[in-house]
Amino acid sequence: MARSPRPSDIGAFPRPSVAVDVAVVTVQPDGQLAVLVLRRTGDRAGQWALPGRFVRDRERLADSVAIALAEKCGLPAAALAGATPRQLHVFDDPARDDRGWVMSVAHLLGLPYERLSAHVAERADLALAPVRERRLQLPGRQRNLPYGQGAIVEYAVDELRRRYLEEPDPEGLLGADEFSLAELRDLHATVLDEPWQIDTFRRNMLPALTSTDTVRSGTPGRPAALYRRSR
Amino acid sequence: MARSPRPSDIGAFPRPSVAVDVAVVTVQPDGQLAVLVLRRTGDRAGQWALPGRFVRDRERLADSVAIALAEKCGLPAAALAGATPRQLHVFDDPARDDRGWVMSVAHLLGLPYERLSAHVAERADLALAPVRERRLQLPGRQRNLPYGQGAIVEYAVDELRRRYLEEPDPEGLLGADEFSLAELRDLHATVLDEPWQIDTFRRNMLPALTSTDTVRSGTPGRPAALYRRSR
DNA sequence: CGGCGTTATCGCGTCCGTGCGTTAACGTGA
DNA sequence: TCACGTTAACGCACGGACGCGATAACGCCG
Repeated sequence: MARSPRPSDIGAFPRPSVAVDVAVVTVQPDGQLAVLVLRRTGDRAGQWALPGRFVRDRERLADSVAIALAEKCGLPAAALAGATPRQLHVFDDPARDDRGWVMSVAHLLGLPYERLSAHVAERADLALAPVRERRLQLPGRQRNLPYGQGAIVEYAVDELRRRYLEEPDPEGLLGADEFSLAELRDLHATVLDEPWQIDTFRRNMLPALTSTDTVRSGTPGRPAALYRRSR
Repeated sequence: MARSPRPSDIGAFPRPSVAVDVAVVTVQPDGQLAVLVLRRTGDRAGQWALPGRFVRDRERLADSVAIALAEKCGLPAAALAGATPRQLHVFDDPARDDRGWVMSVAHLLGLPYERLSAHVAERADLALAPVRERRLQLPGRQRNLPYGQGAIVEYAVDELRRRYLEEPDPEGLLGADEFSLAELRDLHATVLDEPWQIDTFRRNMLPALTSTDTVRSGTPGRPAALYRRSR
Protein backbone atom coordinates (compact mmCIF):
# COMPACT_ATOMS: atom_id res chain seq x y z
CA MET A 1 0.00 0.00 0.00
CA ALA A 2 1.50 3.29 -1.05
CA ARG A 3 2.34 5.68 1.75
CA SER A 4 0.27 8.83 2.06
CA PRO A 5 1.73 11.77 0.19
CA ARG A 6 4.11 13.73 2.32
CA PRO A 7 3.32 17.47 2.36
CA SER A 8 6.58 18.38 0.65
CA ASP A 9 6.16 15.91 -2.18
CA ILE A 10 5.65 18.27 -4.98
CA GLY A 11 3.59 16.02 -7.17
CA ALA A 12 1.59 14.63 -4.32
CA PHE A 13 -1.50 16.72 -4.80
CA PRO A 14 -3.84 17.56 -7.64
CA ARG A 15 -2.87 20.73 -9.37
CA PRO A 16 -5.03 23.41 -10.90
CA SER A 17 -4.90 24.47 -14.46
CA VAL A 18 -3.51 27.96 -14.45
CA ALA A 19 -4.79 30.50 -16.93
CA VAL A 20 -3.94 34.10 -17.61
CA ASP A 21 -6.50 36.74 -18.42
CA VAL A 22 -5.54 40.19 -19.57
CA ALA A 23 -7.32 43.51 -19.69
CA VAL A 24 -5.61 45.32 -22.55
CA VAL A 25 -6.35 48.96 -21.99
CA THR A 26 -6.00 51.71 -24.54
CA VAL A 27 -7.23 55.23 -25.27
CA GLN A 28 -9.12 55.75 -28.50
CA PRO A 29 -8.60 58.87 -30.61
CA ASP A 30 -11.95 60.18 -29.38
CA GLY A 31 -10.53 60.23 -25.88
CA GLN A 32 -12.42 57.19 -24.67
CA LEU A 33 -10.76 54.64 -22.40
CA ALA A 34 -11.38 51.17 -23.87
CA VAL A 35 -10.50 47.51 -23.29
CA LEU A 36 -9.81 44.86 -25.92
CA VAL A 37 -12.36 42.06 -26.10
CA LEU A 38 -12.37 38.92 -28.20
CA ARG A 39 -15.32 36.90 -29.44
CA ARG A 40 -14.89 33.42 -28.10
CA THR A 41 -14.86 30.13 -29.93
CA GLY A 42 -15.26 26.81 -28.21
CA ASP A 43 -16.54 27.20 -24.69
CA ARG A 44 -19.05 30.09 -24.58
CA ALA A 45 -18.72 30.53 -28.32
CA GLY A 46 -19.93 33.86 -29.57
CA GLN A 47 -19.55 35.73 -26.31
CA TRP A 48 -17.16 38.64 -25.95
CA ALA A 49 -14.48 38.05 -23.32
CA LEU A 50 -11.07 39.26 -22.24
CA PRO A 51 -8.22 37.45 -23.99
CA GLY A 52 -6.57 34.71 -22.02
CA ARG A 53 -5.06 31.29 -22.22
CA PHE A 54 -3.91 28.33 -20.21
CA VAL A 55 -0.31 28.45 -19.09
CA ARG A 56 1.90 25.89 -20.81
CA ASP A 57 4.61 23.78 -19.30
CA ARG A 58 7.05 25.93 -17.27
CA GLU A 59 5.86 29.09 -18.98
CA ARG A 60 6.15 32.48 -17.29
CA LEU A 61 2.88 34.30 -16.74
CA ALA A 62 3.99 37.34 -18.72
CA ASP A 63 4.98 35.09 -21.60
CA SER A 64 1.57 33.43 -21.48
CA VAL A 65 -0.05 36.84 -21.74
CA ALA A 66 2.05 37.71 -24.79
CA ILE A 67 1.34 34.39 -26.46
CA ALA A 68 -2.38 34.68 -25.72
CA LEU A 69 -2.44 38.07 -27.42
CA ALA A 70 -0.49 36.73 -30.36
CA GLU A 71 -2.43 33.51 -30.86
CA LYS A 72 -5.91 34.71 -30.00
CA CYS A 73 -5.79 38.35 -31.13
CA GLY A 74 -3.10 38.37 -33.76
CA LEU A 75 -0.97 40.89 -31.89
CA PRO A 76 2.65 40.32 -32.87
CA ALA A 77 5.53 40.73 -30.45
CA ALA A 78 6.19 44.11 -32.02
CA ALA A 79 2.80 45.32 -30.86
CA LEU A 80 3.76 44.55 -27.29
CA ALA A 81 7.27 45.96 -27.40
CA GLY A 82 8.09 47.82 -24.22
CA ALA A 83 4.76 46.97 -22.59
CA THR A 84 4.75 44.84 -19.44
CA PRO A 85 1.66 43.03 -18.19
CA ARG A 86 1.00 43.71 -14.53
CA GLN A 87 -0.52 41.09 -12.26
CA LEU A 88 -3.78 42.21 -10.69
CA HIS A 89 -5.30 39.33 -8.78
CA VAL A 90 -5.58 35.54 -8.76
CA PHE A 91 -9.16 34.35 -9.20
CA ASP A 92 -9.33 31.01 -7.45
CA ASP A 93 -12.96 29.97 -7.18
CA PRO A 94 -12.78 26.23 -7.97
CA ALA A 95 -16.23 26.48 -9.52
CA ARG A 96 -15.42 29.34 -11.82
CA ASP A 97 -14.93 27.08 -14.87
CA ASP A 98 -17.20 24.16 -15.82
CA ARG A 99 -14.32 22.33 -17.35
CA GLY A 100 -12.41 21.81 -14.14
CA TRP A 101 -10.29 23.43 -11.48
CA VAL A 102 -8.79 26.59 -12.94
CA MET A 103 -6.96 29.45 -11.31
CA SER A 104 -6.76 32.58 -13.37
CA VAL A 105 -4.11 35.24 -12.95
CA ALA A 106 -5.60 38.51 -14.11
CA HIS A 107 -3.36 41.12 -15.70
CA LEU A 108 -3.41 44.69 -16.86
CA LEU A 109 -1.58 45.70 -20.02
CA GLY A 110 -1.61 49.22 -21.45
CA LEU A 111 -1.08 49.58 -25.18
CA PRO A 112 -1.16 52.63 -27.45
CA TYR A 113 -4.16 52.71 -29.76
CA GLU A 114 -1.91 52.64 -32.83
CA ARG A 115 -0.71 49.19 -31.88
CA LEU A 116 -4.23 47.82 -31.76
CA SER A 117 -6.32 49.64 -34.30
CA ALA A 118 -5.27 47.78 -37.44
CA HIS A 119 -5.84 44.40 -35.84
CA VAL A 120 -9.20 45.41 -34.46
CA ALA A 121 -10.22 46.87 -37.81
CA GLU A 122 -9.38 43.76 -39.79
CA ARG A 123 -10.94 41.16 -37.53
CA ALA A 124 -14.60 40.82 -36.72
CA ASP A 125 -13.82 38.87 -33.56
CA LEU A 126 -11.91 41.75 -31.91
CA ALA A 127 -13.39 44.92 -30.51
CA LEU A 128 -12.56 47.78 -28.22
CA ALA A 129 -15.18 48.06 -25.51
CA PRO A 130 -15.48 51.51 -23.93
CA VAL A 131 -15.08 51.77 -20.17
CA ARG A 132 -17.95 53.38 -18.31
CA GLU A 133 -17.81 53.49 -14.54
CA ARG A 134 -15.31 50.64 -14.29
CA ARG A 135 -17.48 48.45 -16.56
CA LEU A 136 -17.30 47.61 -20.24
CA GLN A 137 -19.92 48.49 -22.82
CA LEU A 138 -19.74 45.31 -24.86
CA PRO A 139 -20.74 45.19 -28.54
CA GLY A 140 -24.20 43.87 -29.37
CA ARG A 141 -26.56 42.79 -26.65
CA GLN A 142 -24.12 41.15 -24.29
CA ARG A 143 -24.25 42.83 -20.90
CA ASN A 144 -21.54 41.05 -18.92
CA LEU A 145 -18.25 39.37 -19.48
CA PRO A 146 -18.22 35.61 -18.77
CA TYR A 147 -16.28 33.92 -15.96
CA GLY A 148 -16.65 36.89 -13.66
CA GLN A 149 -14.24 38.87 -15.82
CA GLY A 150 -16.08 42.06 -14.92
CA ALA A 151 -14.09 41.94 -11.70
CA ILE A 152 -10.89 41.89 -13.71
CA VAL A 153 -11.94 45.06 -15.49
CA GLU A 154 -12.60 46.76 -12.17
CA TYR A 155 -9.22 45.71 -10.80
CA ALA A 156 -7.60 46.90 -14.05
CA VAL A 157 -9.28 50.31 -14.06
CA ASP A 158 -8.48 50.86 -10.38
CA GLU A 159 -4.84 49.93 -10.86
CA LEU A 160 -4.55 52.06 -14.01
CA ARG A 161 -5.96 55.10 -12.24
CA ARG A 162 -3.77 54.59 -9.18
CA ARG A 163 -0.69 54.50 -11.39
CA TYR A 164 -1.76 57.55 -13.41
CA LEU A 165 -2.10 59.53 -10.21
CA GLU A 166 1.50 58.77 -9.37
CA GLU A 167 3.48 59.32 -12.55
CA PRO A 168 3.18 60.55 -16.13
CA ASP A 169 1.81 57.93 -18.53
CA PRO A 170 3.22 54.90 -16.69
CA GLU A 171 1.59 52.46 -19.13
CA GLY A 172 2.93 54.21 -22.20
CA LEU A 173 -0.51 54.77 -23.64
CA LEU A 174 0.62 57.82 -25.60
CA GLY A 175 2.68 55.56 -27.79
CA ALA A 176 5.24 58.20 -28.61
CA ASP A 177 8.43 58.82 -26.67
CA GLU A 178 7.95 62.54 -27.01
CA PHE A 179 4.75 64.38 -26.31
CA SER A 180 3.37 67.77 -25.37
CA LEU A 181 1.94 68.68 -22.00
CA ALA A 182 -1.49 69.06 -23.56
CA GLU A 183 -1.32 65.54 -24.98
CA LEU A 184 -0.22 64.15 -21.66
CA ARG A 185 -2.88 66.11 -19.84
CA ASP A 186 -5.64 64.89 -22.16
CA LEU A 187 -4.48 61.32 -21.63
CA HIS A 188 -4.46 61.66 -17.84
CA ALA A 189 -7.86 63.32 -17.91
CA THR A 190 -9.19 60.37 -19.94
CA VAL A 191 -7.72 57.71 -17.66
CA LEU A 192 -8.70 59.43 -14.42
CA ASP A 193 -12.05 60.53 -15.81
CA GLU A 194 -11.63 64.05 -14.52
CA PRO A 195 -10.06 67.23 -15.89
CA TRP A 196 -6.84 68.89 -14.79
CA GLN A 197 -6.19 72.61 -14.52
CA ILE A 198 -3.23 73.20 -16.79
CA ASP A 199 -1.07 75.10 -14.26
CA THR A 200 -1.57 72.48 -11.59
CA PHE A 201 -0.95 69.70 -14.07
CA ARG A 202 2.24 71.37 -15.29
CA ARG A 203 3.56 71.83 -11.75
CA ASN A 204 2.81 68.24 -10.84
CA MET A 205 4.24 66.67 -13.97
CA LEU A 206 7.31 68.72 -14.83
CA PRO A 207 9.49 67.22 -12.09
CA ALA A 208 8.95 63.79 -13.66
CA LEU A 209 9.53 64.94 -17.24
CA THR A 210 12.60 65.76 -19.27
CA SER A 211 12.50 68.58 -21.77
CA THR A 212 13.55 67.52 -25.26
CA ASP A 213 14.34 71.12 -26.17
CA THR A 214 12.25 70.66 -29.28
CA VAL A 215 8.77 71.85 -30.14
CA ARG A 216 5.84 70.66 -32.18
CA SER A 217 4.79 73.27 -34.67
CA GLY A 218 2.68 73.25 -37.81
CA THR A 219 -0.47 74.75 -36.43
CA PRO A 220 -1.31 78.37 -35.53
CA GLY A 221 -0.19 79.38 -32.11
CA ARG A 222 2.88 79.04 -30.02
CA PRO A 223 4.49 75.66 -30.68
CA ALA A 224 4.14 73.25 -27.78
CA ALA A 225 7.29 72.10 -26.04
CA LEU A 226 7.94 68.35 -26.23
CA TYR A 227 8.91 66.19 -23.27
CA ARG A 228 9.97 62.68 -22.45
CA ARG A 229 9.33 60.79 -19.26
CA SER A 230 12.36 60.99 -17.00
CA ARG A 231 12.34 57.24 -16.34
CA MET B 1 -2.03 8.44 -32.97
CA ALA B 2 -3.67 10.72 -30.44
CA ARG B 3 -4.66 14.12 -31.70
CA SER B 4 -2.72 17.11 -30.42
CA PRO B 5 -4.20 18.73 -27.37
CA ARG B 6 -6.69 21.41 -28.30
CA PRO B 7 -6.03 24.72 -26.56
CA SER B 8 -9.28 24.63 -24.66
CA ASP B 9 -8.81 21.06 -23.35
CA ILE B 10 -8.36 21.83 -19.75
CA GLY B 11 -6.21 18.87 -18.88
CA ALA B 12 -4.18 19.09 -22.02
CA PHE B 13 -1.13 20.78 -20.58
CA PRO B 14 1.19 20.20 -17.68
CA ARG B 15 0.16 22.15 -14.63
CA PRO B 16 2.28 23.81 -12.03
CA SER B 17 2.15 23.04 -8.37
CA VAL B 18 0.63 26.07 -6.75
CA ALA B 19 1.86 27.15 -3.35
CA VAL B 20 0.94 29.96 -1.04
CA ASP B 21 3.44 31.95 0.96
CA VAL B 22 2.41 34.40 3.62
CA ALA B 23 4.13 37.31 5.31
CA VAL B 24 2.38 37.47 8.68
CA VAL B 25 3.03 40.96 9.93
CA THR B 26 2.64 42.13 13.49
CA VAL B 27 3.79 44.90 15.81
CA GLN B 28 5.70 43.84 18.91
CA PRO B 29 5.13 45.56 22.24
CA ASP B 30 8.43 47.39 21.81
CA GLY B 31 6.96 49.07 18.74
CA GLN B 32 8.92 47.04 16.25
CA LEU B 33 7.31 45.83 13.02
CA ALA B 34 8.02 42.12 12.66
CA VAL B 35 7.21 39.16 10.41
CA LEU B 36 6.62 35.55 11.44
CA VAL B 37 9.24 33.09 10.27
CA LEU B 38 9.36 29.32 10.62
CA ARG B 39 12.38 27.04 10.75
CA ARG B 40 12.00 24.63 7.90
CA THR B 41 12.06 20.88 7.93
CA GLY B 42 12.50 18.79 4.81
CA ASP B 43 13.76 20.84 1.94
CA ARG B 44 16.22 23.46 3.25
CA ALA B 45 15.90 22.07 6.73
CA GLY B 46 17.04 24.42 9.43
CA GLN B 47 16.57 27.63 7.46
CA TRP B 48 14.12 30.30 8.52
CA ALA B 49 11.43 30.96 5.91
CA LEU B 50 7.99 32.45 5.54
CA PRO B 51 5.20 29.96 6.20
CA GLY B 52 3.58 28.44 3.18
CA ARG B 53 2.16 25.31 1.69
CA PHE B 54 1.06 23.66 -1.49
CA VAL B 55 -2.54 24.20 -2.44
CA ARG B 56 -4.66 21.07 -2.15
CA ASP B 57 -7.33 19.88 -4.54
CA ARG B 58 -9.87 22.65 -5.29
CA GLU B 59 -8.71 24.65 -2.28
CA ARG B 60 -9.11 28.41 -2.12
CA LEU B 61 -5.89 30.36 -1.73
CA ALA B 62 -7.06 32.07 1.45
CA ASP B 63 -7.99 28.68 2.91
CA SER B 64 -4.53 27.38 2.03
CA VAL B 65 -3.00 30.29 3.88
CA ALA B 66 -5.10 29.53 6.96
CA ILE B 67 -4.29 25.85 6.85
CA ALA B 68 -0.59 26.54 6.35
CA LEU B 69 -0.57 28.72 9.46
CA ALA B 70 -2.48 26.07 11.40
CA GLU B 71 -0.44 23.07 10.30
CA LYS B 72 3.01 24.61 10.15
CA CYS B 73 2.83 27.24 12.89
CA GLY B 74 0.15 25.97 15.20
CA LEU B 75 -2.06 29.01 14.74
CA PRO B 76 -5.65 27.94 15.30
CA ALA B 77 -8.55 29.37 13.36
CA ALA B 78 -9.29 31.58 16.34
CA ALA B 79 -5.95 33.28 15.93
CA LEU B 80 -6.92 34.30 12.42
CA ALA B 81 -10.46 35.40 13.17
CA GLY B 82 -11.36 38.52 11.27
CA ALA B 83 -8.03 38.65 9.44
CA THR B 84 -7.98 38.29 5.67
CA PRO B 85 -4.87 37.38 3.70
CA ARG B 86 -4.25 39.74 0.80
CA GLN B 87 -2.67 38.57 -2.41
CA LEU B 88 0.54 40.38 -3.24
CA HIS B 89 2.11 38.79 -6.29
CA VAL B 90 2.50 35.47 -8.10
CA PHE B 91 6.09 34.29 -8.27
CA ASP B 92 6.34 32.21 -11.39
CA ASP B 93 10.01 31.54 -12.09
CA PRO B 94 9.91 27.87 -13.17
CA ALA B 95 13.38 27.42 -11.67
CA ARG B 96 12.53 28.84 -8.29
CA ASP B 97 12.09 25.39 -6.70
CA ASP B 98 14.47 22.42 -7.25
CA ARG B 99 11.62 20.00 -6.81
CA GLY B 100 9.71 21.05 -9.89
CA TRP B 101 7.52 23.67 -11.46
CA VAL B 102 5.96 25.72 -8.69
CA MET B 103 4.04 28.95 -8.75
CA SER B 104 3.77 30.72 -5.45
CA VAL B 105 1.05 33.19 -4.58
CA ALA B 106 2.48 35.54 -1.98
CA HIS B 107 0.17 37.01 0.65
CA LEU B 108 0.17 39.60 3.37
CA LEU B 109 -1.68 38.93 6.62
CA GLY B 110 -1.73 41.34 9.55
CA LEU B 111 -2.23 39.85 13.00
CA PRO B 112 -2.19 41.44 16.45
CA TYR B 113 0.82 40.46 18.54
CA GLU B 114 -1.41 38.91 21.20
CA ARG B 115 -2.52 36.27 18.73
CA LEU B 116 1.04 35.22 17.96
CA SER B 117 3.10 35.66 21.07
CA ALA B 118 2.10 32.51 22.93
CA HIS B 119 2.76 30.31 19.91
CA VAL B 120 6.09 31.95 19.19
CA ALA B 121 7.09 31.65 22.84
CA GLU B 122 6.35 27.95 23.09
CA ARG B 123 7.93 26.80 19.85
CA ALA B 124 11.60 26.97 19.00
CA ASP B 125 10.86 26.75 15.32
CA LEU B 126 8.86 30.00 15.23
CA ALA B 127 10.24 33.52 15.50
CA LEU B 128 9.31 37.09 14.87
CA ALA B 129 11.91 38.70 12.64
CA PRO B 130 12.12 42.50 12.92
CA VAL B 131 11.66 44.51 9.72
CA ARG B 132 14.48 46.90 8.87
CA GLU B 133 14.32 48.79 5.62
CA ARG B 134 11.89 46.34 4.02
CA ARG B 135 14.14 43.37 4.97
CA LEU B 136 13.99 40.88 7.80
CA GLN B 137 16.60 40.49 10.49
CA LEU B 138 16.52 36.72 10.76
CA PRO B 139 17.56 34.88 13.94
CA GLY B 140 21.04 33.43 14.02
CA ARG B 141 23.43 33.86 11.15
CA GLN B 142 21.02 33.46 8.28
CA ARG B 143 21.07 36.56 6.11
CA ASN B 144 18.38 35.89 3.51
CA LEU B 145 15.14 34.04 3.19
CA PRO B 146 15.19 31.10 0.77
CA TYR B 147 13.28 30.89 -2.50
CA GLY B 148 13.57 34.61 -3.07
CA GLN B 149 11.12 35.24 -0.25
CA GLY B 150 12.86 38.53 0.47
CA ALA B 151 10.85 39.92 -2.43
CA ILE B 152 7.66 38.83 -0.68
CA VAL B 153 8.66 40.81 2.39
CA GLU B 154 9.28 43.89 0.28
CA TYR B 155 5.89 43.56 -1.42
CA ALA B 156 4.27 43.02 1.97
CA VAL B 157 5.86 46.04 3.62
CA ASP B 158 5.02 48.25 0.65
CA GLU B 159 1.41 47.12 0.61
CA LEU B 160 1.11 47.47 4.40
CA ARG B 161 2.43 51.02 4.29
CA ARG B 162 0.26 51.98 1.36
CA ARG B 163 -2.81 50.79 3.25
CA TYR B 164 -1.82 52.50 6.49
CA LEU B 165 -1.53 55.79 4.63
CA GLU B 166 -5.13 55.46 3.52
CA GLU B 167 -7.08 54.36 6.56
CA PRO B 168 -6.79 53.71 10.31
CA ASP B 169 -5.36 50.29 11.15
CA PRO B 170 -6.74 48.49 8.07
CA GLU B 171 -5.04 45.21 9.03
CA GLY B 172 -6.39 45.25 12.58
CA LEU B 173 -2.93 45.10 14.12
CA LEU B 174 -4.10 46.82 17.29
CA GLY B 175 -6.09 43.73 18.12
CA ALA B 176 -8.72 45.59 20.07
CA ASP B 177 -11.94 46.97 18.66
CA GLU B 178 -11.52 50.08 20.77
CA PHE B 179 -8.37 52.11 21.06
CA SER B 180 -7.10 55.55 21.89
CA LEU B 181 -5.71 58.02 19.39
CA ALA B 182 -2.28 57.68 20.96
CA GLU B 183 -2.35 53.91 20.50
CA LEU B 184 -3.43 54.29 16.91
CA ARG B 185 -0.83 56.94 16.28
CA ASP B 186 1.98 54.80 17.72
CA LEU B 187 0.87 51.92 15.53
CA HIS B 188 0.82 54.04 12.37
CA ALA B 189 4.19 55.53 13.24
CA THR B 190 5.60 52.01 13.59
CA VAL B 191 4.16 50.76 10.32
CA LEU B 192 5.09 53.84 8.32
CA ASP B 193 8.42 54.20 10.09
CA GLU B 194 7.94 57.90 10.63
CA PRO B 195 6.33 59.98 13.35
CA TRP B 196 3.06 61.92 13.22
CA GLN B 197 2.34 65.28 14.77
CA ILE B 198 -0.62 64.64 17.04
CA ASP B 199 -2.83 67.50 15.77
CA THR B 200 -2.30 66.50 12.17
CA PHE B 201 -2.87 62.85 12.99
CA ARG B 202 -6.05 63.66 14.85
CA ARG B 203 -7.41 65.75 11.96
CA ASN B 204 -6.61 63.06 9.44
CA MET B 205 -7.99 60.14 11.38
CA LEU B 206 -11.09 61.42 13.13
CA PRO B 207 -13.25 61.41 9.98
CA ALA B 208 -12.63 57.65 9.69
CA LEU B 209 -13.23 56.87 13.38
CA THR B 210 -16.30 56.56 15.54
CA SER B 211 -16.25 57.82 19.09
CA THR B 212 -17.27 55.17 21.62
CA ASP B 213 -18.13 57.85 24.16
CA THR B 214 -16.00 55.99 26.67
CA VAL B 215 -12.55 56.67 28.01
CA ARG B 216 -9.58 54.71 29.24
CA SER B 217 -8.58 55.82 32.69
CA GLY B 218 -6.49 54.31 35.43
CA THR B 219 -3.35 56.33 34.96
CA PRO B 220 -2.53 59.92 35.92
CA GLY B 221 -3.69 62.44 33.44
CA ARG B 222 -6.77 63.12 31.44
CA PRO B 223 -8.34 59.86 30.36
CA ALA B 224 -7.94 59.17 26.68
CA ALA B 225 -11.09 58.93 24.57
CA LEU B 226 -11.66 55.55 22.91
CA TYR B 227 -12.60 55.07 19.26
CA ARG B 228 -13.58 52.36 16.82
CA ARG B 229 -12.92 52.25 13.11
CA SER B 230 -15.96 53.48 11.23
CA ARG B 231 -15.77 50.46 8.90
C1' DC C 1 -9.24 69.54 48.09
C1' DG C 2 -5.38 70.76 45.38
C1' DG C 3 -1.35 69.57 42.65
C1' DC C 4 0.03 66.89 38.94
C1' DG C 5 0.12 64.63 34.59
C1' DT C 6 -1.96 63.56 30.47
C1' DT C 7 -5.18 64.25 26.81
C1' DA C 8 -8.20 67.26 24.17
C1' DT C 9 -9.20 71.53 22.18
C1' DC C 10 -8.32 75.95 20.39
C1' DG C 11 -6.34 80.17 18.30
C1' DC C 12 -3.38 81.53 15.11
C1' DG C 13 0.71 82.34 12.24
C1' DT C 14 2.96 80.21 8.53
C1' DC C 15 3.41 77.61 4.56
C1' DC C 16 2.00 75.54 0.46
C1' DG C 17 -0.82 74.36 -3.44
C1' DT C 18 -4.37 75.88 -6.54
C1' DG C 19 -6.39 78.53 -10.04
C1' DC C 20 -7.10 82.72 -12.44
C1' DG C 21 -5.97 86.91 -14.87
C1' DT C 22 -2.26 88.88 -17.20
C1' DT C 23 1.78 88.98 -19.87
C1' DA C 24 5.25 86.94 -22.87
C1' DA C 25 6.74 83.92 -26.52
C1' DC C 26 6.39 81.93 -30.90
C1' DG C 27 4.88 80.04 -35.13
C1' DT C 28 1.32 80.57 -38.98
C1' DG C 29 -0.83 82.91 -42.57
C1' DA C 30 -2.27 86.80 -45.12
C1' DT D 1 5.35 92.87 -41.21
C1' DC D 2 1.51 92.34 -38.47
C1' DA D 3 -2.61 90.08 -36.58
C1' DC D 4 -3.95 85.97 -34.67
C1' DG D 5 -4.02 81.82 -32.02
C1' DT D 6 -1.93 78.86 -28.94
C1' DT D 7 1.28 77.70 -25.40
C1' DA D 8 4.28 79.02 -21.59
C1' DA D 9 5.26 81.67 -17.72
C1' DC D 10 4.26 84.70 -14.06
C1' DG D 11 2.15 87.30 -10.14
C1' DC D 12 -0.90 86.94 -6.75
C1' DA D 13 -5.11 86.16 -3.95
C1' DC D 14 -7.20 82.64 -1.64
C1' DG D 15 -8.08 78.57 0.92
C1' DG D 16 -6.59 74.66 3.31
C1' DA D 17 -3.31 72.10 6.02
C1' DC D 18 0.18 72.09 9.40
C1' DG D 19 2.29 72.70 13.80
C1' DC D 20 2.97 75.14 17.96
C1' DG D 21 1.89 77.48 22.20
C1' DA D 22 -1.77 78.18 25.25
C1' DT D 23 -5.77 76.74 27.56
C1' DA D 24 -9.24 73.50 29.20
C1' DA D 25 -10.69 69.08 30.88
C1' DC D 26 -10.29 65.15 33.71
C1' DG D 27 -8.76 61.46 36.52
C1' DC D 28 -5.16 60.05 40.04
C1' DC D 29 -2.86 60.54 44.24
C1' DG D 30 -1.42 62.39 48.44
